[in-house]
Amino acid sequence: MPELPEVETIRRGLEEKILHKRVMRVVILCDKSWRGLGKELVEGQQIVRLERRGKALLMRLENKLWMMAHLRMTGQMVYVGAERFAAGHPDSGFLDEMPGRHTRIYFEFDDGTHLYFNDQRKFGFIKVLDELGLQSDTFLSSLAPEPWDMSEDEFWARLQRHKKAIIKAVILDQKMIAGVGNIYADEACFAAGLYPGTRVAAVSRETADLLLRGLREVMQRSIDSGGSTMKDYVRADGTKGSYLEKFAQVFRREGELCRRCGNEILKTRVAGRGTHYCPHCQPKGRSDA
DNA sequence: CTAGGATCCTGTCAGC
DNA sequence: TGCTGACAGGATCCTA
Repeated sequence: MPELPEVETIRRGLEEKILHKRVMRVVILCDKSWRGLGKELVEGQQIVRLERRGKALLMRLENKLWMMAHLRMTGQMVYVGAERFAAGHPDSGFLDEMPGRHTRIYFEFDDGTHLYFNDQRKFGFIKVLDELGLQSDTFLSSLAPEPWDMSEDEFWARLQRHKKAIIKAVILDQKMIAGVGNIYADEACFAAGLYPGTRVAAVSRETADLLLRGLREVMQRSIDSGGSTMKDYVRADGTKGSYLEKFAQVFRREGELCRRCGNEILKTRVAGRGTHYCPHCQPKGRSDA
């Protein structure tokens, strides 16, 4: 679930909260969630840098090791100190007592504050790597450039390698373009007036350009608004909410009306994923008409 | 090499 | 109420 904007939000939040703090203790509550080198190599080390590549968060330690966190579908990071900072998969873990029932790993810092890695479905993980391990990691080493680091020409050239595939499946492929997940795939297809189930061969150059620009736009907007953080998760009335409510044109809006043309937003299945679209703004079969 | 489907895991919700 | 199947903001592995 957490896509590029959510992970960037976490990176920025943690930069404020844990940069230069020393990890005193690592507690692993689920062995499956911890990969790579042992936790004893992390204990006693200061966090000296926070980076992001696609949906992966990278924490650099003073002993030159890296902790790579990937949140997959249901991962979230919750920092608890004087104030709380929570981002990632928006669920009650943002507010629960920590460690919570989905806490898989947590860190205690030298100032007594804590960082919790929660993950309901256990698909996510934290992996400790040395420089060589980072370079040879299969996910990181095959990761494509980010939308902002890819020209329209390169995006088009990459698309041409998958002419028979469905456009939505292609932009969800991290080897094709980094950071895109189900929300922003649907939102960018809407921005480009493209039906997500269209074959790449039927997508015009003009539409492909609109799609890439759409991806940059929806993701940048989400980053600017802070992704799905705790801040906008809890409304004044205590009910659940998220930035999706502010910006989504199609995602999880099935049954509601298109903000552009007034037709009903539909939900279907494309490339094995729930897919939302406006049948009028994103007509099937004439995507590049 | 690409394309598509199954799979990892837990929880929730709709439908009987 | 209790059960069952579908599905979920992801990526990988296996097969054709």
